[in-house]
Amino acid sequence: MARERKIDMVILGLLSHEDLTGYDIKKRIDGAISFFWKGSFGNIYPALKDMENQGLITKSDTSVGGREKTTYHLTESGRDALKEWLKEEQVSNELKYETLLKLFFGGAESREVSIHNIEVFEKQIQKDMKVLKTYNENLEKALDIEDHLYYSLTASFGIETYEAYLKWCVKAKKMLKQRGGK
Amino acid sequence: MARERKIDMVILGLLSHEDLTGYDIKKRIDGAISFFWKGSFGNIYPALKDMENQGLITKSDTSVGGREKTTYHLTESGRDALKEWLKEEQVSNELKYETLLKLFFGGAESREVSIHNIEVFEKQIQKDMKVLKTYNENLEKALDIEDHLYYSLTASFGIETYEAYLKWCVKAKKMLKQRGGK
DNA sequence: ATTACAATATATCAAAATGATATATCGAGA
DNA sequence: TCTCGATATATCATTTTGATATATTGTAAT
Repeated sequence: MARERKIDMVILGLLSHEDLTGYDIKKRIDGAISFFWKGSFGNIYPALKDMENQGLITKSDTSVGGREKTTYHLTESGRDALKEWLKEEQVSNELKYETLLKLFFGGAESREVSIHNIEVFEKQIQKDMKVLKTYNENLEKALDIEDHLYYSLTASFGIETYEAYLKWCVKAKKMLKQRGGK
Repeated sequence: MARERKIDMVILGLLSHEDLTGYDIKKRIDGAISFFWKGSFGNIYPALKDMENQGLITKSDTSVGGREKTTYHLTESGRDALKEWLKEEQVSNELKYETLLKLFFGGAESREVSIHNIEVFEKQIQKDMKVLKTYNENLEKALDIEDHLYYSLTASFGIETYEAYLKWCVKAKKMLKQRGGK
């Protein structure tokens, strides 16, 4: 993937909320935004190093006993870069659904296999849905906080698409069960 | 991305339908499955080479004039690998929605910026929706062909999630427009 | 009390994916 | 004839992924 590193924007965005270590950044990614984005230490740490050299963020080291950690802070220049990105017209949205890939090629196996795969997907979504709903209910208790509105809108996107997924699962299973498949 | 190369399964799947060149494979990926998967020459060609060495596919070169092409064909062993993958329990489904990322960090800019970003997304989805619907309508004309059922179910997934996206767009814009944002 | 385990924290690596570019031929239309 | 878009393969730097290595700290169990 050439051109523009997306993890940079995730980091700038998270640092616009609060100062964080690389480890914290990973936790944040795995938390609230995990259902539509992900990151790994393998790209977080190099990105932090680069962005510090570019002056988008500053670091401050602390050591408590033998344990060291580096906390990063957004600079004015970093905040400008974040705003620029927010205003950029072009976006890349992409889905990589292995479940759909398997279904598309489902003809190579019996219908039972495809039905089973849909059921596996359905269960996973039901689980994820619960988590998202709980998260969103907490946000909605304090929607007067400006940032909560943004978090909640993002969560709603997840909840509503998950609902569509679940409806589709029921329909798809039904289609595969009727009319004598091989 | 270590461990298991996903492009292999896309290629095996496509070759289970018909013999194809690397260029054809790219076209197929950019066609029917583009809304939930993608690939590039940069991973297709190396994968074809590897899989030929592994005996999962065989190649046959043809040259018409100065123009050469290599057509790939699925072997029995390749078909077995495809079936194995279809029956594997674990799947990785992932979304990378930059639109949502921007919305999540929308608080760093004015609400107008977020509203505009949602509108850009909305227009793109409306466009994609049209294409998918036309594609699916053609498939539904001959659902008695076993493979068409699988293609159509995949397309339905897209159409139904797009519908959910569009509904969400309306709601999200409304939320951002009311209650005095900065 | 000590032992084991989970969480914190950073770093690095091979493998894979991305997106761009280079090269060359062929066919259709201007 | 000339240009342009489609066909066809290949390669490259950059980025992402997922795994692993290393070490410390806090906590729960025996």
